[in-house]
Amino acid sequence: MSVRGVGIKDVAERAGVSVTTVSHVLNDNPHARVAPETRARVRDAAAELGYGPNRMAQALRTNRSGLIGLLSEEIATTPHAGRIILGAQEAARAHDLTLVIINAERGPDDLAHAADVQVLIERQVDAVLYATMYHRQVHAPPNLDHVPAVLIDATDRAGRLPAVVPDERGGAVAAVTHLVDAGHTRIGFINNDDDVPATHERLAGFRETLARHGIAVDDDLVLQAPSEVHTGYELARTLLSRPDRPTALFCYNDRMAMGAYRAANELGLEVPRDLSVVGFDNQELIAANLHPGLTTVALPHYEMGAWAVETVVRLLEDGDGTDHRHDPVLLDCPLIVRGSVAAPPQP
Amino acid sequence: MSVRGVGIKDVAERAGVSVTTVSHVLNDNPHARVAPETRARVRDAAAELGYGPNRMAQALRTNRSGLIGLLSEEIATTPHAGRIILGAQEAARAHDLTLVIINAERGPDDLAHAADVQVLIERQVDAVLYATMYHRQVHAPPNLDHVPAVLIDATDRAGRLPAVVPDERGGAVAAVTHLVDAGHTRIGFINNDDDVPATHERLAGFRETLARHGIAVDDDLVLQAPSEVHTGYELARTLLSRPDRPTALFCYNDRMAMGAYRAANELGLEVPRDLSVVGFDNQELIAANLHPGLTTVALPHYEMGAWAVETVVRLLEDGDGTDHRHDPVLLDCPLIVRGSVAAPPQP
DNA sequence: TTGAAAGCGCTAACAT
DNA sequence: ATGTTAGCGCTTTCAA
Repeated sequence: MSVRGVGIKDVAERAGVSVTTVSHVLNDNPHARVAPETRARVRDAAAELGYGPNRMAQALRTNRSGLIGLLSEEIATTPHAGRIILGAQEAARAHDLTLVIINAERGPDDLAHAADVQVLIERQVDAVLYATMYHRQVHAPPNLDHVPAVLIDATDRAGRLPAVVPDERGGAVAAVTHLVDAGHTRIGFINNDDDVPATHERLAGFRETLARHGIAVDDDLVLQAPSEVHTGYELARTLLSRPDRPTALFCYNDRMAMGAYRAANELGLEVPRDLSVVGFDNQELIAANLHPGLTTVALPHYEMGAWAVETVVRLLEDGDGTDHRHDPVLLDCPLIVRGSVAAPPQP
Repeated sequence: MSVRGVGIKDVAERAGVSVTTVSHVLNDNPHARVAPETRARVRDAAAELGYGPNRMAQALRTNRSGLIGLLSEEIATTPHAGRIILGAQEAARAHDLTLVIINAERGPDDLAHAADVQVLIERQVDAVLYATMYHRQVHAPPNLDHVPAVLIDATDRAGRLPAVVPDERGGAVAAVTHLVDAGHTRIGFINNDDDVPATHERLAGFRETLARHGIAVDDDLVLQAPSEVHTGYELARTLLSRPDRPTALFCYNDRMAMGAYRAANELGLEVPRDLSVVGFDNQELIAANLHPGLTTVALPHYEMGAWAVETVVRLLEDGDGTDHRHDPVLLDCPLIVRGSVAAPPQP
């Protein structure tokens, strides 16, 4: 029996047909011709009984559980995972799929996640989504080969799995263009120093934009350090203490921007009157609550989650479920304008 | 077949026994006496084959899906949901249960969630966890009566469902006691003005603690407004502009505390030298990144998530799955000491 | 246009 | 101590 004890048999009985017929009409089976009138009778009976199929029985029979596994690192540490989950959940629901979630400790070794993948596989998930905490390259667990899978916010070093990541460079271009459009020509970049895609791509976007506008890149204005609030503070102090200080700062993330705010404040510089700042990440808690609100670049976490389930749905529908060698898909990082950018101060 | 096509039959064949025996030993069925030697043979065969049971088949047969549904409001808006999910997920995993998540829009009407609950029920979840975005009283959807259910961060107005909520009052007591212990006697309270449990309970904890230490409550020092950064700023300015300004501020949440920091800064007051501040919520992004770090009270989201699954597990094991009329369980809100509290300045 | 029946992989009476 | 077997609720040939 399914919900509240009503099964397909009850519907059949009530409609005066066989379970076969009920199954056919409720699943819109294209192979079966059922008289419109019978069809209606079945539908009514099902509705009256509040019938819903037992998904476990369906799954057993069809070998499709309707479950999508989402393996996410460090679900609770950042709000990012929440947005991925939300995007995936809503897309899943639209396809009558259910999301099952499992948290993976971020260990020294990507392979450690193989056990987590296994748990999902044993649960008979139809596909697995593998989401990392921040954009990076991974060695996908080998057992991901046995099931349709897509990477979220990560690319597979071996290039076997479909993957979706943020367009870091495009986001940086948007940020810096915004600054240039406001009239800035001396723009500092407070970058991360990890060897991750975001570090390199955002720097590339920074350089590219300046070059495109004929602005020479002053390498003294590009500093890097681990991306924390206090390093953002320190780097900003360094930059802003220069006689030829930049009039704008592009920060690797909102946390570093938060540090930059404090540095400016201590130096008697008011944002955005004396200094323009743009961040990256759009962490609402920081960006919206800083004073003035921080103009920043949003990471497309929701969209990546949604894209991932759309992709596995496609994989599941056509093809054998295994997709062969894609380039990672880049999703837009839109600029979120708040109040931290203005024209540079008159000298 | 289950994982990679190996089924119980294969194990039976390989071990030279019947499927019954395999089932018995793999499930440690207490009713069945199996020779230790046979037992070992079965275990080995299963291991060699990499056998794992098909959970769908098991579910169909036992009428237990091993799925726990978590219905969470606004998964992505706060980091809180993430911690609930994590707590629930880890507890679930410890019991070999899987968490399926669905996001519920927060509508005008709690009853709107009935449809979401229905989705979960149709998925044959063994129980549902219903988590709200912030501590409040709800009208639980009526279909929650048809399945073991527990409320997280919410209490049922009708009192039918087990519920777990933070000990708001205890948290406030811890916060204010910390301030009093540091030597403060003029303590301001910047409160929320919503009619929610946290507002009332934290105020009660504030009053209770002062009373316990023989400190008269100056009602002029208790202000309320919607709990936002800018109202925190405004209320703090008001309080700190008084000639007999408080030497410490207890803030309804970290966001308001963030506003208080700015007010202090503008007034030339240094935290904690001139002003001590304690917040509530322990939103890492804010509390850990403010300068100095904000001493605050943590909400037990992880613990509530874990408690909820432990509770449904108990409900599922003994009893018919329906539990009758409990008082909500209160979970501890521990004080997180950072750097925003010191002794009051010498006059 | 509809129905009978086999069987998905597993558990649990009931036999032996 | 171990095996036989009847389903769990559903989909899907195949037959009528």
